[in-house]
Amino acid sequence: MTHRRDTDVDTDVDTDSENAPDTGPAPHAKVSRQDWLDAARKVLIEDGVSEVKILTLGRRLGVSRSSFYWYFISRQDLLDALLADWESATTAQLVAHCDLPAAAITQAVAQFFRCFINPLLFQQKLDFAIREWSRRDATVHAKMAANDAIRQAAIQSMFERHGYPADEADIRARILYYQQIGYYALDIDEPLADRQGRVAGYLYGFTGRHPSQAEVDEAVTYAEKHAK
Amino acid sequence: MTHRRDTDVDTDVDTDSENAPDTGPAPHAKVSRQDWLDAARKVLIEDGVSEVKILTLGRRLGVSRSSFYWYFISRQDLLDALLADWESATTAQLVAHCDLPAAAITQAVAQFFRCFINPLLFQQKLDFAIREWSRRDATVHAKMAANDAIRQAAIQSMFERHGYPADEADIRARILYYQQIGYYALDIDEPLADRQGRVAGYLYGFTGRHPSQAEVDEAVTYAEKHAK
DNA sequence: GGCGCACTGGACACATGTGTCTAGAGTCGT
DNA sequence: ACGACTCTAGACACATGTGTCCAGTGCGCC
Repeated sequence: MTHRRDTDVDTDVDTDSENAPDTGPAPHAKVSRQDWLDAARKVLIEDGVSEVKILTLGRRLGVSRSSFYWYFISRQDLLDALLADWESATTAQLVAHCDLPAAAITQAVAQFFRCFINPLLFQQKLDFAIREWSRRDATVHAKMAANDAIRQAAIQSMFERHGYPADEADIRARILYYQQIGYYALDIDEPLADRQGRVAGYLYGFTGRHPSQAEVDEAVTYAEKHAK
Repeated sequence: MTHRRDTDVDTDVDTDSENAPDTGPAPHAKVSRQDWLDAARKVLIEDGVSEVKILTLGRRLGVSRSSFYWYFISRQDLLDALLADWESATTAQLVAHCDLPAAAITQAVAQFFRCFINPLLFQQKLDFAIREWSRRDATVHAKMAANDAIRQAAIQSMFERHGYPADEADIRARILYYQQIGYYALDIDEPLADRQGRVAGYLYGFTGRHPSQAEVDEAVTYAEKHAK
């Protein structure tokens, strides 16, 4: 057979990572499957799915389009891979931060905020790009909705662990999660100092309880260190 | 001159509606400029700017592409017109609802909600489509940011009128506005009854004060009548 | 050293998009 | 009834995208 190695998802076991255990890429390969994926993810984040084009990716990688079809069956195949990558690496992080131990709800929420401050913890740009994509693709939409539900449940149980009744915890989870999405959707460009100055107010607004000075200070210094 | 009538926005007064007072379209016109605009807006809302294509709009209107260039100079000209339409018809509505008289902040917020429940008051789908567009177009982004600032200021002063100190009003305005945007961004499909059941909780969460039963009832019946 | 495999480039075929030019068809005023 | 004006169709030129076919090129391995 001429092109496209028969790597499909069915035959071998765990052909997961790009370094296939035995075969491996030939040393004279100009780009790898991973290179295509990384370039595609970057474009997806910056310009949206519709701009993920084999032609332009190839130009960017300095390689011809034909090479693409060695690694992927089609454009859709690439998009599927991007989606799988995203799904296996976002929600878990968010949930983990909700489950972190905390002395008070204000501290818990401050820890939750970290995901939206530190781009290393939670790839919000990628998450948002996929959310945008999900508005026009039913498959993506279904996966996104499932992930949203899981995240929201984790936030709700965070509130419940700190003594809120179930219905109030539900509402507060919705306000908190939707607001963070909304903040990002607005695509605001404001200096870090402004955001820091609002930490105490936000914590109070979201929980109905006043944070301790130590909690506020910790949140502020965390932002200083880890904000993009 | 061969094509494109010199109808630009400068000469006549109030050439608002499609029936221009003196000139008017020839009776054998198959479509009007307004038809193109309406079709384009529909596609913008449903599929995003990138899908606003003269070719497909023409097919949809049952008319050839060439006709388009009689009414518009280019695709960009059409997009500019869509943007102008949006700008002259959204923020004003939101601000007006913030300025409505109210006995308590809970009632005020309930009135504010109406914009996001009744699609006739505030075209949220259009607003969102343009927000999406704004992420990839600096001109649009600037206009969007200006509108967001105006809206947010109106919400903040709503809280201030009901006795909140300026900084708390600012935070609560941000939580409220961003959350509404976020809710929409999530593109959730939930039954009206679910949303209605959360009204009281939301009003409390956003204001920190418990709404009266009458306020909740009014909000619920309003949603029943005017939700999409 | 030569075979085979992994990978790449360039040409083709095709689809869909924009914008231009020109020949009209339909309607109105005189 | 005839020209002027408004509007439309269809052809051209061009750009950008996808996917396929086939001829290679450079390694590793017998």
